[in-house]
Amino acid sequence: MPEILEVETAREFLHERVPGRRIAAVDAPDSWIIKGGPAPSDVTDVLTGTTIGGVRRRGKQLYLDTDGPVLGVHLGMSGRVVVDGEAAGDPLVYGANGENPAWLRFGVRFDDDGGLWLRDPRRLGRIELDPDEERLGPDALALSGRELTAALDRRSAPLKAVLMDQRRVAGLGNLLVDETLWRAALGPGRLAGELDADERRRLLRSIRTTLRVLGRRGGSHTGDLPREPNTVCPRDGAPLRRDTVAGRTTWWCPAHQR
DNA sequence: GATGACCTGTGA
DNA sequence: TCACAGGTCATC
Repeated sequence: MPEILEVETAREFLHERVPGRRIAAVDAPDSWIIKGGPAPSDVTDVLTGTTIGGVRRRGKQLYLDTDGPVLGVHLGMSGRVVVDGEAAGDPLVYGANGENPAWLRFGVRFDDDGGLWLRDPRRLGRIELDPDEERLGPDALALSGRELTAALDRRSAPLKAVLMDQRRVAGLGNLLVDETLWRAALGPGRLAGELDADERRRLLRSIRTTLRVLGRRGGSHTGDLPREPNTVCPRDGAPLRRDTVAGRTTWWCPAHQR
């Protein structure tokens, strides 16, 4: 369920705790979570004995550099990282936050007796070795106007679909896109390629503001746009709409989002 | 592109 | 019991 803000929190959390630590053992009780081919025993073989270097992030994807392969960690819908028994960030608003040991899908134990785990009740997260880093577009937290224009250019898809497409812009998910479009006063169904220069500027400013403000507040769920039935737009009091756009539940205000 | 599928937990 | 959930993927 994490979007870019939660994943960045996880990156900072890991950055403070894991670089320089040596992997003494790997626990991969759930082979489902390991994507891209390797069996748990392969992952164990190549990671054991390596030392963690930097912790990077692009969009919602985490990369842990080692002196062996890059360890890719994706939190999916319900994943959190746990280091030495402590979970990163605040509890997920809709997610399960319990301690069921079966939810620890993958872990590495350090030779100092600590460890790093992916805790993922819904099993939609993923562990990968040497993930393809080119499959993601520019990171939303560092998005330039030129990059946004390129992402939107000549796309006939709904604006929301393009912003959710991780190959075009990496990091924005359902909640952040709704909040961003609401703040930018742009309708989610607008065709991406038809935005004029002024609208693109508004969108870029809104992406930056939304990420900054919600980041400061504590996450993707702290937006001002309500996501429940029978609510009105906080900006103009008009009834909000709930539609499906790009396959996802979409809340928006038809009165001011055009 | 939209759609359904993946998997499981939560709350109505 | 059912609808729904902040992500991604294969398939039409």
